[in-house]
Amino acid sequence: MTMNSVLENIKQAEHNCKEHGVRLTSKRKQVLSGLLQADKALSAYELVDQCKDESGKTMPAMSVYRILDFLAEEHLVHKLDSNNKYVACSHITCSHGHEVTQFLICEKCQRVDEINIDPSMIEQLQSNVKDAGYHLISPQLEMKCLCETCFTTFPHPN
Amino acid sequence: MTMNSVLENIKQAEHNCKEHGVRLTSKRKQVLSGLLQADKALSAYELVDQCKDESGKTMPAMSVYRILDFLAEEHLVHKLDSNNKYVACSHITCSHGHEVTQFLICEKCQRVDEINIDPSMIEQLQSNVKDAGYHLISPQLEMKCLCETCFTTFPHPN
DNA sequence: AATTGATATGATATATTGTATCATTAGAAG
DNA sequence: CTTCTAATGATACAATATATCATATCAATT
Repeated sequence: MTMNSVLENIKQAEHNCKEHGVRLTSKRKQVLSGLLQADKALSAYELVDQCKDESGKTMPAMSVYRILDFLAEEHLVHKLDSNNKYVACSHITCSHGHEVTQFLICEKCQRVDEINIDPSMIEQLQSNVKDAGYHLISPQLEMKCLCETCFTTFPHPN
Repeated sequence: MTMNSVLENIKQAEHNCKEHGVRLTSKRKQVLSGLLQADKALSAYELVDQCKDESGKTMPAMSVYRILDFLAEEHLVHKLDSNNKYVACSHITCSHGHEVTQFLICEKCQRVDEINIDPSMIEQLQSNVKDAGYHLISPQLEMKCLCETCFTTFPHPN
């Protein structure tokens, strides 16, 4: 992501936080900015390294985890369970609801696309859940993929 | 799951393995049986404990991980990324393909239901992936839920 | 500006999950 | 029975994550 886009995202994030009565501190900006620049999913410890590289100062892992939790609550980043990594929300600058989200995750390069799901499909998924006697609490679909580049570059199964 | 059902599953698993030219050893049976009896998702280390409780002998964590990998390759267990736990496949005794599988996971009690997805929905998911320029390599949908019991028993968000 | 209370961050320890590697044992095949 | 391979054990360690207590920062009020 270009530096301009990063700044635009940060600005919007700041605005969103203000609206929610919470603060986007400089450390939080630093972590979010790191994720936005990376343009892929990073682990908490990769973010520790990146913060060190960018600022020269060591950010404790504990702080990174706390900040990631905060950013996730603000819907500014998402945690991907598939690979225990974190990715910036790709809808910060567009006004967006937070319905069921579908992530396409490249297993090789950690590139992530966050795509929309057809509302009728969401309904069907929801009704499957309900029919089975469950209550959905975190609707996040993660699909383990290869992106086009990695698919053509690397040998792959089948 | 009743002891009878467990045994029936083990028997079928043994048969499947034989067909694939691999061995369902006694340790592997022990781990699979542990998962079948538990009737919920367990972590690798919970399985270590359970094996200790059942047999008195300590099974090294390393062995449990290897065995879980083996069982997963044989489609006898599934790894749930959502919570880093493992669950017995609920379709061992029915002849089953391994298309897209949908798991409903109770975040409180780790109960898991493995339900079928409508083929048309699978197609649509697949085509979403393809349209975004990705290649699906592991189609497993995990939905974080509360089961009916936990939903009514515990206070819940919203 | 100083006080205070709440929020955020640092520091440290430790828990949890998972892998690498080399040694040993058990099974199957001749 | 030997021999080869697959499976398991033992040990060390890496990677991910949380608990807890101390300190610093911010912001509202005096």
